[in-house]
Amino acid sequence: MESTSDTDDERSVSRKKAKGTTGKAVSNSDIDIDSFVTHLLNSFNLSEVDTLRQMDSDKELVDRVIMVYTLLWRKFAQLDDTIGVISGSKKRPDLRAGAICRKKGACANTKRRVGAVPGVEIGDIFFFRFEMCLVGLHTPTIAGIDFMNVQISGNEEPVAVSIVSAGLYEDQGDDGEVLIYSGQGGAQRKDKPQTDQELVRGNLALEKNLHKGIKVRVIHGLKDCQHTTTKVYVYDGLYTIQESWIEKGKSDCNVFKYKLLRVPGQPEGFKLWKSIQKWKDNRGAITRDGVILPDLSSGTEKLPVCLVNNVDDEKGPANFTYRCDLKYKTPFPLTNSSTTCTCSNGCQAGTNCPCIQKNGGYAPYTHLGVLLSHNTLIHECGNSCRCPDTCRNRISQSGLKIRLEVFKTRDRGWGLRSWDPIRSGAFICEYAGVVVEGKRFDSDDNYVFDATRVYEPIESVASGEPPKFPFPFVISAKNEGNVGRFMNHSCSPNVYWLPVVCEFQHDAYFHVGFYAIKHIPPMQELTFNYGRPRDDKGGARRKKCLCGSPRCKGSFY
DNA sequence: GCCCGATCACCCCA
DNA sequence: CTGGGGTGATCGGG
Repeated sequence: MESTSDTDDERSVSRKKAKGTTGKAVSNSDIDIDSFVTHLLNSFNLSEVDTLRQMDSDKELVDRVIMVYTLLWRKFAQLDDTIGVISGSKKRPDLRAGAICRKKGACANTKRRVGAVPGVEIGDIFFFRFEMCLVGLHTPTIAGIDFMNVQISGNEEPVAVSIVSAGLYEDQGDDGEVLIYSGQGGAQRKDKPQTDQELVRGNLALEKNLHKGIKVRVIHGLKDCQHTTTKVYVYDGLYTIQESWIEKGKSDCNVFKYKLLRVPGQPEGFKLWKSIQKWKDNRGAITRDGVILPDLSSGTEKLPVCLVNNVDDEKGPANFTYRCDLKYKTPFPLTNSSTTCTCSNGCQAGTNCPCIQKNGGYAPYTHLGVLLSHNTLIHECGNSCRCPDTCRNRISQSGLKIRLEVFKTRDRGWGLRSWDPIRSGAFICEYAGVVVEGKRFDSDDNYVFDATRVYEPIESVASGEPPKFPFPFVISAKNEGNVGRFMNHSCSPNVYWLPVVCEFQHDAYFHVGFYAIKHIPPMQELTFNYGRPRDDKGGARRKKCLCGSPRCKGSFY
């Protein structure tokens, strides 16, 4: 049974709930980038230069710049995915989003500088070169060496401020302390004959750093282990240049080599990634202290979920059984039977696939499972849909893609964090458990997810879509649940949730999907805002908030 | 001088 | 294996 009707808003429960956020036909008015950009900048306090900015810490400014960039990228990628021809786009959402951010002043640290960059911390990650440009970490969009001219004893001399080590030049000895870096130039392209590198530009600058003892920022570029098509950049702090020499490369041409040493006493950065790789190679347990279980899910999840405690003697969550799905006693009835698609190659944006139409004509995710949608409800394909399990519209239902671990925090019980870097917008996990009817709260309301709570995700504010919550259901994960139940509250969260609905026969099944608000480096705790019920102040359930954020509201429940 | 943006190479996947 | 999509350890123009 297939319906391509997209105008009948009375069709189903889910559609009524989603009215106003989905079901719009794609039209030219959706391509009003200017108003979208203006709204975005206003939402993130980036439209008025300097005055508003000074209210925030450097870290918050940098965060907001990346979030605006990400949301713009998402908008362009979504349009390209759907109606690239109509918008007359040249593709390259990364460059277009970056150009707009730069033009509109949604950037930070625009003056080049030697040493640390305010608001950028060691271990911070980036998924596009342009992101590092916008926050002033590394200015050129392609080149590996960033340098500036400075006055040194009366002379203007070039000095390198940062380098990107992307593993393209066969660097060795990269163990997190020592880095061998090759100079630039000499026709690295394979179509042209190689020539000698010259002591100019970046190469000359690095030579000056060596002689003057000036430190340089180092960024490691790596393959993203989940999505091998993309790269992750990790900021690893300051290095000194110990020595330089000339080697003979291919075609017997001169290549400059620089040996860099990481400045001691800095927080752990790239070295952590090496450790995590070892944990993966050794299946978790052996090389690491505090591991209680290599897999809390006992094989029910697609990826193991490590359980660790480096804080006290507690051996794990009590009275708890792992389940990776959401148990429904009674789903929500649809007034009409569900629509199902027949997309044998997976659902595509811009087609009349009914599942795409329910998402406003757009595909809600990229091929990599990164959120494209700005809506406050995601329609995923259901059990009767003919599309394969690998369909782009089955992201939240296809299980864990990220290596998560449950760990004991110092003061907030158990918590959740990731071994893998998480890109902004990426699906993280579902909130599994048992859908509870009747009473809103358990006697012990820990591990209850209340989807009736008023919730204003930063993304929906920024997109101009007013929050369309609540959805009337409550999930208890007190006795049965998945990793989602371990995520703690924060007033400055790095994760938010969206309702996800799947239709099957005459029913709608709502789920809660967790997505990254920003890029999240490995081992940083995952947190979301627990929200607040509309009409009550929490009473005895109110708890002191220990999130530590400068924006902390003091309590939550 | 330095800020910007287009090039086609290169990588991965279908 | 080949083509297409997507991004980049330039480089030259304004």
